[in-house]
Amino acid sequence: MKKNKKEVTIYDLAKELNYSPSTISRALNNHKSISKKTTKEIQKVAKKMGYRPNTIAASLRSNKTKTIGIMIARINRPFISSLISGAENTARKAGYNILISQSNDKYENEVSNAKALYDSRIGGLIVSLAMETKNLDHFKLFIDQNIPIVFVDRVPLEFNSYRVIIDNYSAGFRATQHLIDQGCKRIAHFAGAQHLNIYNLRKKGYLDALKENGLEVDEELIMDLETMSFEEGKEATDQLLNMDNPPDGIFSSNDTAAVSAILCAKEKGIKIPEELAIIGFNDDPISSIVEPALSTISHPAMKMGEISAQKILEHSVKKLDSNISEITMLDTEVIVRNSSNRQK
Amino acid sequence: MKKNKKEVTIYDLAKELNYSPSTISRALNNHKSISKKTTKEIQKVAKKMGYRPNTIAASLRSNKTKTIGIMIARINRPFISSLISGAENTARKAGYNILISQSNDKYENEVSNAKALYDSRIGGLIVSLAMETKNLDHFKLFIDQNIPIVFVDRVPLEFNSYRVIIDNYSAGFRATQHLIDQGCKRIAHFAGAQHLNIYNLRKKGYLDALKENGLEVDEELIMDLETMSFEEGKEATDQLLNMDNPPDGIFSSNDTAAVSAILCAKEKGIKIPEELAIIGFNDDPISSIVEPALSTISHPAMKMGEISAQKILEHSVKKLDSNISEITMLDTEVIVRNSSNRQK
DNA sequence: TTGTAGGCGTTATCAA
DNA sequence: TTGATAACGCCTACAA
Repeated sequence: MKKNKKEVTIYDLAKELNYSPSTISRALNNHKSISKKTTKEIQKVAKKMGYRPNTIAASLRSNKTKTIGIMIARINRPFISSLISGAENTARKAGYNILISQSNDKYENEVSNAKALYDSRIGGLIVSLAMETKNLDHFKLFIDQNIPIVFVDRVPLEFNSYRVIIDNYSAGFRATQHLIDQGCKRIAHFAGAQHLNIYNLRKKGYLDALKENGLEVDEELIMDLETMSFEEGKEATDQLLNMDNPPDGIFSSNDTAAVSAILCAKEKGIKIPEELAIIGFNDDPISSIVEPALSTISHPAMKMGEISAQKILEHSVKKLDSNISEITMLDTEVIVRNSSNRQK
Repeated sequence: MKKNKKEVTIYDLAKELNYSPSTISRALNNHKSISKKTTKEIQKVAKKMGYRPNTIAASLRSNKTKTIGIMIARINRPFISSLISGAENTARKAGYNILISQSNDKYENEVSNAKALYDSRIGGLIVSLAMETKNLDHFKLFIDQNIPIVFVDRVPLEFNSYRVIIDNYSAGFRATQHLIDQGCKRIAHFAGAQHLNIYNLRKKGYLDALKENGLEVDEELIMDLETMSFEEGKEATDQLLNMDNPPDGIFSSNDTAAVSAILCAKEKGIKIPEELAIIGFNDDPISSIVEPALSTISHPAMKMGEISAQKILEHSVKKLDSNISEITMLDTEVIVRNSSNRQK
């Protein structure tokens, strides 16, 4: 096997330049105690000799890394990949790396991923919880070491940490109100797993909007979908449309199931939005492509990622205590498209 | 500020158990020279005392990390996020972490990201090149240190490394052949940036399919789209359909532009697939939602990620020389949907 | 099977 | 402004 080219260290630079390693180190870090001239000279030679800092060694010394860990359920979802993209851009600008891990919505994976990220001595953690997660003990390790945690989107109810969320209650309320404004009287709801408060709050918003408008809540119209998948959306729609008194509107907690509802209803010859108005949640790319285009709630996914990373960067700079509790709530927007627009 | 809880080291375990640190180290790594009994005892106490290995220290010592770096243009694209997802799952199972970086298709970012990942002493690198990248010098650093590089999808023509790709030529040929089989005589092509061989080869396949079937190549039907965006797709379609002798088929090098073409043609009252048959590339989620559903070429994105990670893991185990050249070519599939199916 | 000792590359402290 | 030294936690060659 070929022998690796020996890497240049500050010792090599010290020998070359007749300075001590400490002077080299300081110059490379732009320490103010070193003269401008010396600093310049050292940096020039460092570049010429192809010196690359060993961040591992620096991390060992300082016991922290310029790395942010991200734990999410799955990367290949439009909302999540945009969120990561935002976080990466922000972190990168500040010289931070991004370490990612997927739980695939399994609690067990989340726990072991947390350990793996902890062992990598990340400087901060961004988390969107796995569907299964109810216990949060695996995050205590980080708190003990004063490593900031930012929960985003799927956040726990109680845990001292940063939280970056949208107002799911309000979004659910406004989505439902929108359908009511279009004349819907019997509005169904595709509700996700209720132990996740993103879904729980959307449902609460739905219920309150009905009540506030004097509409009856019919439990039969509330469909509990475990994973909010395309298939579950189809099943639920089938069931709803086979009722003696079918709904005239559906508020789905995600776009996947909502699109599925559109396709299913169309197949049955039901007119959208005249007979059935539909609104989803997330503003995934498919929502503007399906026909009729799906009304939905738009999330600022990329921005949520940026803010999450920003929180960690600030925390590190200010050396704050990780036992903090701060909530950042972002605005959502009701996007009205043809699946619910009866005013045309 | 709260003081961090002191972390448990192998020295603490050594003191607690009256063993030397080396014995502790060996036991934790399941070294065979330590007796089963001792190993078990040490691991039990380590767990009880909340010991977490410091991978930073281990990395400094061994001069390598269990981390795979990934460089891509943007995370929030269906193909890319699936590729990363596959790589992450495979890496995680082997105890490796994934570090990601986006170039946003800028050469400059790719260069600085390469340095950042190098400085993190990654154990291997997975790269899909930025649109702008033509020079590859920034990857030499890795070769010098015998760090394996796997280029995936957008790969360079010449560079000793692993390459994981699909047969773009064949896919382009078959997509075009499919349109010809449907009776198309004048087939347009949405060609991406030609210095990227994924696009270059798709175009070659298109050209050869035409020739092999005795169809004339009309340069006017070959649209050069810089970024293959939705907007560019619309413009190109507009232009094509305004011709005196418009095409009766379009092979687009991606789904985004193809979907755009469908929407644009429909708006003009053109019947798809009867008057205009369309096939895309990638099998993005939108392709099965648009109406009529888009025929396309499916990529095994997740699998490409898995294989890429696998290559790096194997390379590390076998301690191979990074100055290697190995190409893995994966199958693609022509997915026929209504946008091109005239046989119904 | 277990222990001793040195070093991975950097940086903070103290001294000059 | 610069230099000497120790320490971060782990691993491994060598010794016992």
